[in-house]
Amino acid sequence: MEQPSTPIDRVIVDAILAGRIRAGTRLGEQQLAALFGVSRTSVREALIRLEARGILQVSPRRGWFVIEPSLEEAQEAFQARCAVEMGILLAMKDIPPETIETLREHVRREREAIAGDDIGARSYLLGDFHVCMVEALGNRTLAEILRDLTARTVLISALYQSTHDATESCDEHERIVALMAAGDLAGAAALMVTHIGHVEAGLTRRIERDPLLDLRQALRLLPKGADAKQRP
Amino acid sequence: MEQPSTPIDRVIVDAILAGRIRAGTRLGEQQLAALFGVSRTSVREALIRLEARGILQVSPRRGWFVIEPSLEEAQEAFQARCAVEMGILLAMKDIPPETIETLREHVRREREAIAGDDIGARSYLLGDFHVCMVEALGNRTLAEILRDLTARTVLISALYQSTHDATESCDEHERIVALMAAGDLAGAAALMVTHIGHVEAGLTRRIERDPLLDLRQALRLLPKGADAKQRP
DNA sequence: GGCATCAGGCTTGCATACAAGATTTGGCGA
DNA sequence: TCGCCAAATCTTGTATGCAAGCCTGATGCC
Repeated sequence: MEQPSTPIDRVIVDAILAGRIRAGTRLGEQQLAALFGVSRTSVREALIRLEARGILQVSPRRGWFVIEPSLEEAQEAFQARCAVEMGILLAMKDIPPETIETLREHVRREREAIAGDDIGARSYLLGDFHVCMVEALGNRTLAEILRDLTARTVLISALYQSTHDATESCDEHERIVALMAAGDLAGAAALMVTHIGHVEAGLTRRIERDPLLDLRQALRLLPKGADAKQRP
Repeated sequence: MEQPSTPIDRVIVDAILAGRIRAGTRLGEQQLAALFGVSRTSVREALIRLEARGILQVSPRRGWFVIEPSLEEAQEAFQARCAVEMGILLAMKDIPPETIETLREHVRREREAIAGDDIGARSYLLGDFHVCMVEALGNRTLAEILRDLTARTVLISALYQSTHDATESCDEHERIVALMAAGDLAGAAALMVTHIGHVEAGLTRRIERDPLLDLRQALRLLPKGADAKQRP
């Protein structure tokens, strides 16, 4: 595949991966054109690309929106990730040593991000581990596919209330790398499936996004029924 | 994902899947615009989508071309297909009975196409079996991914000299379905990997596409070194 | 003859203009 | 005060125009 990916694409995808843009967000052509200082045409091309990658969807004459996966689509995305990652692990004969080192380094950065308080970097790195793994295993094609699937699962995670801890995920990543280093690919694959299952299981009930949230915050209003005394 | 996929996309992808368009073919914007009776803008959007799907690539100010996978990319594509299909089979708990029937019907159509002489339909159906399988297993997301990967491998197959017979492929499809029907998913997955391996192994040496082929045929000239007496 | 140079045509890249539809807003009447 | 209808506004969809770069072919020079 191709990397040139105009800046606009990257910026949007990165923002999604870091959790700065949530599912359902509207992305206006005019708006983005002004922000990037280009014409609507270029913006539109980027949006079309992202639509083809299953990250955005367009509602005719209404606007472009970040996808809001249904429960069914969410399950498909997780299953797809499971299949891809298990598949690549089982299909590998042996693992190049530098792959292990790359992944260990990645886990190290995850720990740093968790220790710090950059929620964006943390979210990004935890998702990127899987992309990184497949790429380090030598298959860029699958890595690209996984990147888009990851974007989808990140959006899903933000839609649901997650009980899965970042530290837990990081620990599991570390154990997966350890199994790979030991040459136990079947074990690594199995743990990977379990790991993704954990993340998926952590998504309990859907959070209905309050469409008035931004306005409410701007006006310093609390949702109906909230205790006013809780306000700082 | 979305199906609306403007006609232009579908027509081009179908043509590739049926082997009517080969790797390296140039697709001019103006040319397509005239053919479809729309402006360059719409054509361009379709081409951009196909580029994002890894089927086309654009050479700045030179034109749009159907991808010509390198040996490395070819291997990645086959490995990706292996991983995805093995992964989904191993991830399934049980197979809905109607899935089996759908696939049996598909194999039946493959046999018909092989008996007939519609090379395009034959090529299309043999590739579509895999997409069909994943979709019948209930994962449209993965099916979409697989469709694009299949397009890539079809292009690759046309670039290489294939020794793998259509009948052989169809037989293997039938055996895979039989294993699935028997509930032996691990066996089906293993056979699937073997099957894809067969197809990949069938691609022996690269056929260097002769850029002068059309002209040569028009002029009734033979490649240098060929025995002139062999000409019909 | 061989080679460098340059003009012309053809391609995509990008911006703009206008058309069509959806949404919101404002006004009117019951 | 509520409901309904129409205009105004804002959105994307599509076409067109011009700029910029690549390739071809001709020309002139060595």
